[in-house]
Amino acid sequence: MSKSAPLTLTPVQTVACCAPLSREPMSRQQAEQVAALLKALADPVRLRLMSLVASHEGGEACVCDLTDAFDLSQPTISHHLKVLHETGLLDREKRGVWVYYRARTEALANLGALIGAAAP
Amino acid sequence: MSKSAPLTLTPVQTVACCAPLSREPMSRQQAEQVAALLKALADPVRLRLMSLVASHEGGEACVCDLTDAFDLSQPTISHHLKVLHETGLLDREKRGVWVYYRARTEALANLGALIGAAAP
DNA sequence: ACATCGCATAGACAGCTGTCAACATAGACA
DNA sequence: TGTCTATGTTGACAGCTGTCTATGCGATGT
Repeated sequence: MSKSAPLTLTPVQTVACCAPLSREPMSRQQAEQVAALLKALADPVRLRLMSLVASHEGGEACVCDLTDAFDLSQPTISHHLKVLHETGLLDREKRGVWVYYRARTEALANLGALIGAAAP
Repeated sequence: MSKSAPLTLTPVQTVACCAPLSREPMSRQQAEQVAALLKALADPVRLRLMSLVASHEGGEACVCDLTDAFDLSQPTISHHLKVLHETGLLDREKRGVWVYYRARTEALANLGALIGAAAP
């Protein structure tokens, strides 16, 4: 509740423990954090990227597995992955030549609960 | 699974019965529909509007209840409500002079489940 | 009839966003 | 060393988006 929160928190962390959307009016700050998360997810390419990574065996996928699924240039895919990573929805790990992305399922679970949980 | 789905379906309806994001890779069409929904929700003002309406007593609120909560012009609020209504997240009903909006909680529940449900 | 109120629409405009081509980087291998 | 492969970065640009002012339109009240 400080006047200006430190920017070291990713949107994902801020959403971790919020009352569901339908229970009480969201604060402005909370709305901005959640909106940032949703904005990262609100793109067809990024949604499919998240889905591809999350449903991939082992829960992770390297970029080479992903680019083939789209008719887009590699830099564009890289850009979208960066967006998802910066918001905290994807984890990055470089192993040898390849970079592996892993979905943060708790983040998705928290976000889903915040949106979908019914009012008591 | 038809080649081109009829456009009479709102995004909300299309999302009603989808496998969760983490279970299997989303199709392009599904991704576009879900992204449209998320895009409608991925704005701080619209998020707060949804939250205000959903958590309001009776599950509905008239526009006059909403405009006061923002430092925005009335047309801007009207615009955001229209976006939420057109995607199927809000229902509209005119009663006398006032217009009441009601949150479609099943739509929110479906969307939340699609995002947050863990892989089996 | 006239003014007022509640809400929507139209048009304009700055700022953001998705995409690409070109380039950069870093490791593997010959 | 040089080259190839996998990925990220930069800069540019068209298209979208959130906001405003001005206006419209129906219902209510005087």
